[in-house]
Amino acid sequence: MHPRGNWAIIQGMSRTDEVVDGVRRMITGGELGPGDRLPVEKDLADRLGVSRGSLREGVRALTVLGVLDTRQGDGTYVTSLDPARLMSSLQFVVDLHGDTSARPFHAVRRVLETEAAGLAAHRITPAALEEARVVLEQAASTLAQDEIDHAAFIEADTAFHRIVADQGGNPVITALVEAIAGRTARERLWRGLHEEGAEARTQRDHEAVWRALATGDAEAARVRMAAHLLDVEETLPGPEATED
Amino acid sequence: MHPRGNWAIIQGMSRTDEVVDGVRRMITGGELGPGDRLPVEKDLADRLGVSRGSLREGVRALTVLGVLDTRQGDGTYVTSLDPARLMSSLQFVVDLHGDTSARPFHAVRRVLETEAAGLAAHRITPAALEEARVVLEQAASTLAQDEIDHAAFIEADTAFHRIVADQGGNPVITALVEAIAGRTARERLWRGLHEEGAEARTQRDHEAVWRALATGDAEAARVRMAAHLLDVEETLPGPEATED
DNA sequence: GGCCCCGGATTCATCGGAGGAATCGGTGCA
DNA sequence: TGCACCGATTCCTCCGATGAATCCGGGGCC
Repeated sequence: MHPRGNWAIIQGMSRTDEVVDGVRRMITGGELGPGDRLPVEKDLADRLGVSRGSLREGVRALTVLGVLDTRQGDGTYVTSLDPARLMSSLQFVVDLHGDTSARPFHAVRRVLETEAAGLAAHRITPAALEEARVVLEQAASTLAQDEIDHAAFIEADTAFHRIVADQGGNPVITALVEAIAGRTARERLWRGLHEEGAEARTQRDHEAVWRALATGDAEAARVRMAAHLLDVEETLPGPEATED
Repeated sequence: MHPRGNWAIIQGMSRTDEVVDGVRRMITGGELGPGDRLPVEKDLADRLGVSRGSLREGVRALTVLGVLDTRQGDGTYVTSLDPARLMSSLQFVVDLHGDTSARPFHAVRRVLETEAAGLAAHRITPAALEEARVVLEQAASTLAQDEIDHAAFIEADTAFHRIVADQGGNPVITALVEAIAGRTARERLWRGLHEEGAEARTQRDHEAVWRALATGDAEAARVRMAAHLLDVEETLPGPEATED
C-alpha cells in the first residue's frame, strides 16, 4: 500500500490535515486509546507519508486541542480524553470574544448552570454542601468589611458556582461552564457590574441556591439559580431580547 | 524591547505556546480584528522571537481552532471569529468520544435545544416555519414507504433540529448543538435506536414541536422538545441517573 | 478603451538535516 | 541497598532550499 495512496478522498487536504485525520482514525479505530503512546515522530511521519515538520504541525494542533500530550525526552501520548480536557481549548476561543458578544454566551451559561443546580439538589454530597457553606461564609465576611475586597469576592463567587456545576454530575456541563464562565470571562463580567449592592444581591442569591440544595429541592434550586443568572444577565450590554 | 524579554512570566512555555499567546494578545489587544491580515511568516517570527518552523506550528494550531485562516500564495488572516466557526473544533473532539460517553453529551444537547425551542416560538420566521413544515412532510413520506430509507429520515431529522436551534437566535446555542449533535454523533445515535417505531415516534414528537412553534407557545415548545429528547436519551446506553 | 494572457513577485507549503534539551534506564560504585 | 553517572532515546528548535498558489502589473490584441 502506498503511504498516502488510499486517501485521495478529499482533495485540498493539507499534509497537516492528513496528520490530524490520521491520528483521529487511529483513536476512533481503537488502535490508540487514552494514555497510549504514539510512534516516534520519524516512524509516524513515514507511516502517514509526510515530513517530520508537517507531522509536528499536526501533532501540535492536536496538543492544543487537548487530544495529545507531548513530553520532551519521553514521547507523545493520548490524553485521558476527558470532556474537561477537551473543552479547555474552548475557553481560549471564548476569551477571544469581546464584551459585545457576552450575552449569548451568558445565556448558555445560565441554562447549563440551572440544569446543573437541579441535578445537584438530588446528588450533592454532604462534603460539597459543607464546602459551599464555608465559601458563602467567607464571601459574607468579605462583604462585611468597610472596603470590599472585590478580588476575594470574585474568588468566592467562582468557587460557589464551580461546586454547584460540578455536583450536577455531568462532566460535559462542568467543562462547558468552566470554559464559558472561566477566569477571563468572569473578570470581564464583574468589571461591568458597577451597580450599587451587586455583591450583596449576589450573596443573597447564592444563599437561596444553597438552601434549596441543602433541602434537596431540585425545582427550587433551578428557579433560584436561573433567577440569579438572569439578574446578572440583565446588567450585560447588548440587545435585550434573549429571553421571553 | 527585547523580542521575548517581557514574557518570562510563565516558564515552561514552548515556543509554539508563545506564538499562540502572542497572536491571542494581538487580537484581544485590538491590534488584529476579524478579517485582518497577519504579517508574513518571516516578520511575525522575528517579532515573536521564534523560528519560522515554530511560528508555523502555532499558526497551524490556531487554524485548527478556527481562529486563523491561511491561504497559500496570499497570506494569513483572522477569521470572522463567529461562535459557529470557533465551535467547529469542538465537533472534532466530541466525535472522538465513543458511544459510552454519549449520555452526558446528549443531556447537554437536550437542555440547549429545549431552550432554543422556547426562544424560537417567539421569533421564528414564517419562512423557517414553512421550511420546517416541508421537512416534516418529507420525513412523513419517507415513513410511508414499505422499506424505510433510514438515511433520508436521519437527514430530515437533522434538518428539523437545525432549523429549531437556529431560530432560537442564540448563535452560541446553535454552534454548540451543531458540535454536539453533529453528523458523527447523530449517526451513532440512530445506529443504537433499533426499537420498533422509533422513527414514527420521532415524527410525532417533531410535529408536536412544530405546532407549538406555529402557535408561538414557548412553554409548549419547551415541553415538547424536552420530552422528545428525553425519549431519545432513555434509549442510550450507560448509567441512567442523569435526570431527576 | 477594454479585455485577455502571461510572467515576475509575493507568500504560504513542504521537505531534509543539524544540534540542543529533557527524560529514561542501565551500570558501576560505595 | 542506595546513589551518582552516562549513554540512548525522544521531542524541541532552528536553518536553508524548493515547490505551489495567488496576486498584480505589463503588454498585446480586438
